[in-house]
Amino acid sequence: MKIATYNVNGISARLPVLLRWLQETAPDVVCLQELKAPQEKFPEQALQEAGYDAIWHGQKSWNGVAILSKVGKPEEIQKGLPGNDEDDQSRYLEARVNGIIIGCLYLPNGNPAPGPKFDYKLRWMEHFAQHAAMLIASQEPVVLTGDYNVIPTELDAYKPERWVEDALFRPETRAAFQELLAQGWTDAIRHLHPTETIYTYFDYFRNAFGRNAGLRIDHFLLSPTVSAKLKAAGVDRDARSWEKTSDHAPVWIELADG
DNA sequence: ATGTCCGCGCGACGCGGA
Repeated sequence: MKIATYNVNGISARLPVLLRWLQETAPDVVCLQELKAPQEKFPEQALQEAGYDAIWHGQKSWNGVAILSKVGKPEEIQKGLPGNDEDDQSRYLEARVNGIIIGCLYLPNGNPAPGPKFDYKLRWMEHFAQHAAMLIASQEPVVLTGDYNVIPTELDAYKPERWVEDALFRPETRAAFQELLAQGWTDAIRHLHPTETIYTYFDYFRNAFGRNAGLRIDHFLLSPTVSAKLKAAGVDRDARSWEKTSDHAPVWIELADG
């Protein structure tokens, strides 16, 4: 089974690119982030015609997450993180698909840092870690994937020295991510490619993609039983080169059947 | 510091967010 994550940066503007990518790569399950569309503007019919059932949590202007599947309609478990009811931003959606719990997240960017947006990011990470701990303890097969807005290590940034003050790479952010991993999660891309330079995001400025000036901020965290089935993981860099594309590239994992 | 793209509220482009 192939599972992918893709920050589309606006699903309305990105629909042709999204449909082309689905057609060419045929993932079984897809987590989308940054829909930037209200609930009623989600292109449910176009995705249905492409072969995907979907659930989504939209929001006007910003944020928004969705889970697509062509192996049975996602059974929604929850919208938003438990115990975070005061959070009105659409950043988390969880469903059971084909026997696996899929958590789709769009973690806050947090810039400028320090400041209230960075405080919100760290609070969100705390709530997320609490939920992740519960999921690990459940011993269910779980995949937590999406745009984490976290550069885990210096290997994951083109020029890490330029990012040390940034919310994506500040010590507090990196420490929170490492604490999360320490619960027992496997960073799928890094597990299979421990020393390789791999980026998932390239900003629109200064020909960042052409210069391979990127960041690795879209991640797959796998619970132990899922990690044991991990066969392959990668980035669809080609999609980042297309016209009218997102600033993120899709990321995917392949799991053994059974 | 720069730069670009998306959605919004407009009813042309500037602004917030990333």
